[in-house]
Amino acid sequence: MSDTDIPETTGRAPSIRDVARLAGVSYQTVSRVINNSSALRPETAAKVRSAIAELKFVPNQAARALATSRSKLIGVLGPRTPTHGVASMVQAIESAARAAGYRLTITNLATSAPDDVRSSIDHLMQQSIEGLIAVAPQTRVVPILDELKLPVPVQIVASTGTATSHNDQTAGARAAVRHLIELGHTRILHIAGPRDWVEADHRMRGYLAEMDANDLSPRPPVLGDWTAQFGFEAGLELLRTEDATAVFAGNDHMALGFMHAVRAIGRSVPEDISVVGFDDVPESAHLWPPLTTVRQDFVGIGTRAMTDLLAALGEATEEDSSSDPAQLRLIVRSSTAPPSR
Amino acid sequence: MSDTDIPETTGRAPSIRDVARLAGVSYQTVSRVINNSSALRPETAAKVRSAIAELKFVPNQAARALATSRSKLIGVLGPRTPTHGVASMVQAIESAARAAGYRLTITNLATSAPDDVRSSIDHLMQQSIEGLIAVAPQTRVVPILDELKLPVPVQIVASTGTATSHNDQTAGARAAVRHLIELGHTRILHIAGPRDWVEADHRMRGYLAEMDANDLSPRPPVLGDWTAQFGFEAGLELLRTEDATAVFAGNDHMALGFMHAVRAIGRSVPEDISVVGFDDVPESAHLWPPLTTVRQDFVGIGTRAMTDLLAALGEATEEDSSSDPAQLRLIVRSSTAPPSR
DNA sequence: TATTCTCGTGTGACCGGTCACGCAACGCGC
DNA sequence: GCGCGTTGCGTGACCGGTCACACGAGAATA
Repeated sequence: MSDTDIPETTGRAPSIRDVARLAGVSYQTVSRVINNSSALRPETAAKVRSAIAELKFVPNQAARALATSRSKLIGVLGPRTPTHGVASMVQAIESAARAAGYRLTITNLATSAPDDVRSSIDHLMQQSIEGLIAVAPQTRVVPILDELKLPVPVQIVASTGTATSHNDQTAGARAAVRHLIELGHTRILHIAGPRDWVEADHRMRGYLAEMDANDLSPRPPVLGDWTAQFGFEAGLELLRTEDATAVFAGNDHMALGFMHAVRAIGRSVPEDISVVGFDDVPESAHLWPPLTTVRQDFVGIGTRAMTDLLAALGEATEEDSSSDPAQLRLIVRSSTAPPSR
Repeated sequence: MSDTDIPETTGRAPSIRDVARLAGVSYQTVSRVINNSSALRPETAAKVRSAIAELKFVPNQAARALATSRSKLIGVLGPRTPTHGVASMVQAIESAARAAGYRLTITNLATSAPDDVRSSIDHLMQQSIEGLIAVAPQTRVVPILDELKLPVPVQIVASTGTATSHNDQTAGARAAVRHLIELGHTRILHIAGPRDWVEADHRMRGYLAEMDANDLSPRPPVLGDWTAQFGFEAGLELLRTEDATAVFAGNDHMALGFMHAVRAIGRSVPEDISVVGFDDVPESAHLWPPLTTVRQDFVGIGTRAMTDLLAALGEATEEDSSSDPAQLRLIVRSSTAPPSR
């Protein structure tokens, strides 16, 4: 009795045939309407449309997917740690996907162990995704992806551009280091990201290459985990053992932790030591001191990845591929200054 | 010719009947194996399993969904801005969902305009989700969700617990303000989150209630947008016009921006003014000064939301609901001190 | 007026699973 | 020996769409 308050809870959801019956047409006609295909007489379409509205009919995607063997589903593989960059990119990917009529299914790596990666990809493939975007993946993910030879197009977004355009990542790192060198620093340390992250690797390469290009001897980079906590601890250690005037951190958070360490031992940034980060998270401009860093256009990168994937799926998107989101820009703020000694 | 390198690329994916044929059994038997249901003779099951492996057969979820009318899909509705908290919760939700055999589909609000909210929910419903989790939604989302009377269970996660347990959110804010009062502050400002966010509202209520309970007159809260940038600008303005000794910010990022403003005008935290944030993002411990804030267990909250949703779906999860993730904890660091005047 | 060509719409089969049965073979009690 | 319940597996229909094709009515053509 009390259940009758809600009207349409009668049995199952209305189907295309229910609509057809109400509109007095065949189910095929209804199908044509919901796909707004071929020439229908306007009044017929109107009849169907009003029947659809009356019944609150919603096409069943599973049935459609089954019949067409097109799932309109894109899988996203994310890292375990949801950083600002990853979250922004996923956001952008979602928007682009939805605009193109695709849905998104997401899964995150628990660890980067091969079995785990494979099981995550399986999880995605079982949903019969039509394309896969791996966001900021660990390096170990890439060979697994290759080896699997997935029957769908794959985009690997290593935080900047696709895997095929990651060179810019390195260039960004070089720009950061060059900035320090131009200020007069020679003893420059690098706190890198985790060993198995693609971007960490590229930034580290950038550091090494730029040092080398200027005949400076790089110190072996410290491998961190992207967190401020690590930056802090590594900072404490480095400041005790190393005699450097500048540090290039693999991301802003580690830079932030490092600056904390500098203060903790009674020294200051940039007077005693200069610090450069990477990413330009929105907070970096407001740190103390405001952080010199390398800006990435996360949204642009995410959108671009989706656009590329859609292209691989043969989906025509009127893209303004004019702007290349892979462009990184050095943002100079006050955490860097000429060395005092 | 060269195509024959890859063996099974022949036409479409293998179906249950292909497996049956190869294993010499009926398709129903294969179905039983992949659902490991009812009593099968072990050797029969083994035969089928090896056929499955040989064919690399993967059950078609669309077909299964169609036949069972169970999509095993959970929809997640996220805000436009991907904050640390939201990202963490979504991550946790995904893990819990996958563990329970559910998949996730995500969509983000472009704006909080009713039409936009409705269209996002439509987008989700069209995928015949079995449950919906709205993460950290704007207040306007809640009535729309109610009004829509969705035929699936809905969980609203307002950053702390479900909508029904948001009182703790207010309690957290009260604890933050009480801390300032106990230090001796009386002129305390509040930089709130956006007007239409559930959590912003609760934190503001907490501020007002605690001030009131201590016979202190609250200042009208400034409504921000959660960003450090806003905290900075609002800080510049407030420090010029107001004569306060402490500020309670609606989140850590705004607190961070505010501290920047304090320094920018040559004053310092906590000597001249104390600052409290909210969330305890991982960076907060490493800011200068380290930020006193209210810690939220984002992962716990996300997991809990999923557990509750699964319960509503009649899914038995052996949960240790003993720990209540909605517990907020004040973390006192050095951005707060007794007033100097 | 008969023929052909559209246009608009309907019919049957099918996508790949699941469900409700049906049925043979076997073990058991009497 | 018969009846009966299990166990183990197969058959047909169905979920809700789409596709290929058929078909009738009117317009265009002969």
